[in-house]
Amino acid sequence: MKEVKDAKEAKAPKSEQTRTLILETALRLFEERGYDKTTMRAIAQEAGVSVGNAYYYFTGKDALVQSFYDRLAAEHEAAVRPVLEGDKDLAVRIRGVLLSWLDVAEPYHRFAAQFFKNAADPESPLSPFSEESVAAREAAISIHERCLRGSSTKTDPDMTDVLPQLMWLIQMGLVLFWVYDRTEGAERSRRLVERTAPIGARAIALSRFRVLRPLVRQIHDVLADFLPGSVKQPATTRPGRKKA
Amino acid sequence: MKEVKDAKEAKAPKSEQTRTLILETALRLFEERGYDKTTMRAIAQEAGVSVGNAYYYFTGKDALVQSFYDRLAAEHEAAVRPVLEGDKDLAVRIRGVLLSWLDVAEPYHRFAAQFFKNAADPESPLSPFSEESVAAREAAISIHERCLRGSSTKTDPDMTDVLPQLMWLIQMGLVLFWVYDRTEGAERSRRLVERTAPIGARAIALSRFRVLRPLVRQIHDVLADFLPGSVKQPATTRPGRKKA
DNA sequence: AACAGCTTTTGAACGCGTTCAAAGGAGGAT
DNA sequence: ATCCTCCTTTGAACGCGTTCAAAAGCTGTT
Repeated sequence: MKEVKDAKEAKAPKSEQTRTLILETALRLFEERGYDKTTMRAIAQEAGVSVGNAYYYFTGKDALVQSFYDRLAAEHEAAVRPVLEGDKDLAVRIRGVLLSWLDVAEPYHRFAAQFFKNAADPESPLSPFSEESVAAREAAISIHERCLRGSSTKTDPDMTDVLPQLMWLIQMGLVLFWVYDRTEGAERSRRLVERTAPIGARAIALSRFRVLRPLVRQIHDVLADFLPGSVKQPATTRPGRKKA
Repeated sequence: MKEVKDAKEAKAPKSEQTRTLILETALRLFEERGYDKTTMRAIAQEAGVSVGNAYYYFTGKDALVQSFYDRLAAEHEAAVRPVLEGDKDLAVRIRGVLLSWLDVAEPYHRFAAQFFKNAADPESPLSPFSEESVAAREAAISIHERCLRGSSTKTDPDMTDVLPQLMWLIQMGLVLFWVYDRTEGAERSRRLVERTAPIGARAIALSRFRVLRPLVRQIHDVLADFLPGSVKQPATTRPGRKKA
């Protein structure tokens, strides 16, 4: 008796081989020709299998993209490490996190737009807000959390729980900007980061000011209620804060 | 008798008839079945023409959507009028502008997502940031400009030129949120507006504070440099629409 | 009437992503 | 060996958006 056959975790080595063959072929062709130009027929032919076989392992062309995201995220995680271990200045850190993303994403710029077209569809599992990408999203958010926590800037204690998510959202905005960016080497996106990072750091520092207290409170509560993902605790454990 | 044939502005009545027939049929089917379910073949058949004929008048399925945008924008323009002529309180006005958009867009909610999937593609003329939709974008921005100017809140003079564009950008964010919103009657989007409008109004009011001066300056400069289609003119009103 | 130069209309055909019934193994049980 | 069962693989076929050469109208000129 083979013990493996009841365990779902166990992999049939042969089929896994076919799976990765198809996947690697697809990613290679994506990089060579772009997303739209790479047909499922071409992927199958190049991998030496039938079209239907590709669909046996991947629910569709979109599913092949998901692993591209994973690869990109892993590369960013690695590229961002020196930044997080480096300077303590918040503006520098934010700048470093975002610029390093632009660095790792740069090779895929010319066809990345075709990915994000699908990603804008709420039905699609590829959407950054979708249930399916919750793991990738939380990994990305944790980068921002480490970025904040390791900095010399003291953040408003009320905001610490929502700030990483907010910064992730801002990063998504940057990605959108980058997708539209047609300049050489995404120069425009880089400049945007250079200019925005100090502002963000300054705003975070200023958020502890007295005058801004009620506004910051309001902002926190809205963010806590509407940001995707983790359901966090209220800003403070103070009683009677709930609703106006 | 017919001098019209050389003038490009002039319409050949017969062809214009076919054109609008196809368009009306398409929009009706979009509303009945949704975007993806409405095939070009179905549109042609329902309109009593051939498929190729539809492509003679519209470059593709996307082009049919553009006019849907125009219709939506016109409806919003009308719906927002009482708001702009009503209360002077900025929070109320912002709230009114955004809620009225949610109102007019509500009937199309279930299939609007399929539109915006295309709109996220920078290549597509349907993108709100594209050259082709500059007219629609400026019309939308002018709504926000009137919203601001008619309010009792004095805005920081440095910010008046970029604020309408910024609010338009925020509106695009709301649209994205709304697309993802699955709640009945877009209740969640409405709540977001209710909660966000006072914050925005407050932030605009606070932007004149001394402490925030340098930050506001920085923000202004970044916005002026990076917002799409920034026209840095002082206040000039164009109350009418040009196609009248 | 006949022609010429257009605009308008047609429908077959193309390439695409995707589906599915059927065939092909692989390995244990009889 | 023979059967059975499950996993894998196949490729023809479907419906889609889109294209295009050709046909059909239309209009002013001869």
